[in-house]
Amino acid sequence: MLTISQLATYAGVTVRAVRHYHKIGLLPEPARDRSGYRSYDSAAVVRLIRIHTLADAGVPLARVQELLDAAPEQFGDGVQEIDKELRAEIRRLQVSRRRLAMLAAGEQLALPQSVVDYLDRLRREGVSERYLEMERGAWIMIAAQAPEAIDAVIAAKHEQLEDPDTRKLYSLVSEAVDNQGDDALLVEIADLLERLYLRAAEAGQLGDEPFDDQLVELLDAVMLESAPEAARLLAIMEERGWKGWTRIERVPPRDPDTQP
Amino acid sequence: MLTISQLATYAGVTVRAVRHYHKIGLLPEPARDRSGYRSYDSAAVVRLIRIHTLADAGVPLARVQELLDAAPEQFGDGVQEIDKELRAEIRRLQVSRRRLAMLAAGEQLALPQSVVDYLDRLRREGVSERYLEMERGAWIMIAAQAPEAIDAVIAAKHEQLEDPDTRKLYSLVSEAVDNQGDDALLVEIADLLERLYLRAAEAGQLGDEPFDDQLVELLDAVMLESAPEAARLLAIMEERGWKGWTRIERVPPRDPDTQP
DNA sequence: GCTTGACCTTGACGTTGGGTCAACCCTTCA
DNA sequence: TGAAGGGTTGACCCAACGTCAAGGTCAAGC
Repeated sequence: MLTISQLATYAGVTVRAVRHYHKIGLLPEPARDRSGYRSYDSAAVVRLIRIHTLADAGVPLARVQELLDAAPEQFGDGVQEIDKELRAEIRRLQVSRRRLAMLAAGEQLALPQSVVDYLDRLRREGVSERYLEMERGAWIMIAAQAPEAIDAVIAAKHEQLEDPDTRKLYSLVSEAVDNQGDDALLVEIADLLERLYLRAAEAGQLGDEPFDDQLVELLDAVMLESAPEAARLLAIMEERGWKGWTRIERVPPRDPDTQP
Repeated sequence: MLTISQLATYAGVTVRAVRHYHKIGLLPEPARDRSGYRSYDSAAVVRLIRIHTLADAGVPLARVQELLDAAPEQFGDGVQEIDKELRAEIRRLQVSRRRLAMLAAGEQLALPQSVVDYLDRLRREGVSERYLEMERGAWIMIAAQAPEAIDAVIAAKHEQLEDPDTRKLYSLVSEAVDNQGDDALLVEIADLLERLYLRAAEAGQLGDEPFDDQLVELLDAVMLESAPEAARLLAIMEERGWKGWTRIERVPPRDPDTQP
């Protein structure tokens, strides 16, 4: 007769594992000796070794039971099914590895390459790191919400950057983000923005971004929350009859002294 | 300002996941509105998307924190380490698959091919299924305890099977297992055993099995527990001065009426 | 007879990444 | 005013054990 640790040693498992197998009913509880110790016979060793062999081969314990009692054909079927699950798990991990490799390659998290390239271009154009950080946040949300549209939007952005006025705009915005509280600068930005909006309106391009309302609101919120000047700029623009940031709309000009 | 379900939807995760991230400190708890609801800003969306992207790429949540706050070089290092872990996990699963395939190939559990072949030979020699079951149990334990010695032992067994007396022994034992309670048969077995033991003793082969004492005791226990006739046979042999089963020793012959 | 150390017992909590109730509160619409 | 459809916290669930905690038992040495 064997104690639990002898049994465990014979089968190459831990005492804790044996008790676990008892608890889940894989190994029947043996009789106790007069002091309450579990007392095993050699048949338990054999069963435990079988359990351990299957578990070691990646069979979930919940499946070990049926496999032990299975006839050879069902045994083969069961094994095949478990193998299928193992294959699926391996594939999942391999997908993870590829994703991880892509994350390591693109310096940014959660951004497709086109956006990373675009942000790099902005940096080369002299846009400040603080403003880039805000842009990055916005693009992360676009990538999450409208991944199918993002490359087209980026392409449009690159096109806009061909325009010197747009480049000037980025330069001014960048400056404003770095020197906070300069109201004259905000007015200058507003002037430039208005020129660009008017041009876009003439070309019929106002409000043609492909985002849904939710995303538009979210992006405006990002902008408002990431810099205090943003609210002031939007207010100025609204006085002049332009509402929104991600999606621009014409509104009746507002009296600057009227609180909305 | 966003509610938790809006936030979760924007980032493509479940509400429960967001709360989980709060609990483990990955995502800071936001302020509550006057009714106690969590109220998120857009920065939370960005952080949550980043978390989700990393988690989705197989990064354990415990690592996501450091990776999010890491400078690019450390980020690369961390990613590489996680990739190593993913590789290791994949290897582990692949080993499991191979083991599983071997289990499916060999019809028996936990037995090397040599043993399976040996058992097949016994079956061909006409050994009964009941006795084979006992043999299998013993070999399972040998395979678990002394895997390095097993092939040599099996080879020796094959050699013994060349001897007609040994084959006769198996035949008789097999018969005894199937017709229980036939004492004359047990005596016949004992006679044959004694002849074989004497021959082995002359050849100096008695007690040269390579197992340690523990395993020897265990194997004898298997034999004793798996068939009631076994105890009777061992008693007869001990009367004649032979002790043990797995390892045979000479002892002084015993008076059959003396209780030990 | 006493102590010591090794081994046994049960019970409970931790691990990973959340899923799934349960019970109750808040907002909104008819 | 009531019902629907949000929200909140809290607690238990999965797999396969590891790791205490707190105490009973055994064998051996003094």
